[in-house]
Amino acid sequence: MNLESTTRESVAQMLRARGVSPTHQRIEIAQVLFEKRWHPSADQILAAVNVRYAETSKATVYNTLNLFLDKGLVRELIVDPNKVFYDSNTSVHHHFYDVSSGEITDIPAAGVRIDGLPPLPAGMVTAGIDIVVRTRPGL
Amino acid sequence: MNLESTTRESVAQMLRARGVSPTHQRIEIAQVLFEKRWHPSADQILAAVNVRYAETSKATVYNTLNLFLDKGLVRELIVDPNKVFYDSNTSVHHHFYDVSSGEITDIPAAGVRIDGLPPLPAGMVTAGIDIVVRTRPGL
DNA sequence: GCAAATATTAGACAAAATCTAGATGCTAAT
DNA sequence: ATTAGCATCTAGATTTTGTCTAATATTTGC
Repeated sequence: MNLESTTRESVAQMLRARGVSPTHQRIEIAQVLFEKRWHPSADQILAAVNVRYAETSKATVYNTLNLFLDKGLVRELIVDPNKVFYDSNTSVHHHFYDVSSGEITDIPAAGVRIDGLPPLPAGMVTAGIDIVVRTRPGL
Repeated sequence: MNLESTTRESVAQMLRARGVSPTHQRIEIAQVLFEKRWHPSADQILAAVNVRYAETSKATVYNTLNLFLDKGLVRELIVDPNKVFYDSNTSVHHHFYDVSSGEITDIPAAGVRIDGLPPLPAGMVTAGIDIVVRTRPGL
């Protein structure tokens, strides 16, 4: 996604382009998601949105994230047993996951190739391939 | 792991070999894990162990799974946002995950090759590489 | 502007996993 | 056999993540 120009207006347009009515709360959440490259969990987003005033509820954050997910604006990252992280970078890429600190780093898909996967089970279609390289601090 | 010979005795020996005292409950849980190739969640294991009599508590199942994890007897499978699945196949392999049904299928590592991964972040060591091929029923 | 449709909210609820403190069981030495 | 010491097990409370509900507020189309 475009990381420059995360003004309210440009974000609102991005939402409209995907058929999402740009309400105040949705714009706030989208700005938090897109303003920098990070992989926040739902409660990090909730906290970030309410830094100045408490103006967005937990329910809205979850509703909005699921809506964005549905519209392809963000991607779910299942790497931690406890919580889901959200990735505003929707282009194909993979991740390093530091097991000890919980830090997530992107691996650009360019150049990464997977060979030798067996055919899909009958009647199935690929919904996505995730590679997670789990790391820990070295010896 | 060896899928034949999951008698109480052989399982007890396997536990002892990893420095785990083979208690009644641990043997039951290990048998459930190893007797067939599946990817149960903690509560499926709890249910399976207590089919005949309720004799093992939730706390023990979680304690035991974390102990087995620590001793390298099972592997955690992080593919579902809601729960952790346990994989008694500890050899290197990957997974198909059917998003609609939740079904997990092994992909043997033999023949699968990943090329072009960038170097690890400084001071980091690989703890594991997971490939999850998410699938859904075809069009 | 106004009504209908959509979105937001606080707080209750649900499910997974962990924690706690007491009970139980196992081992070994007497 | 008895008992001390320790590891293990347990029920139930707690924590955390996420969803649901029913009432209120906002947006949108006209």
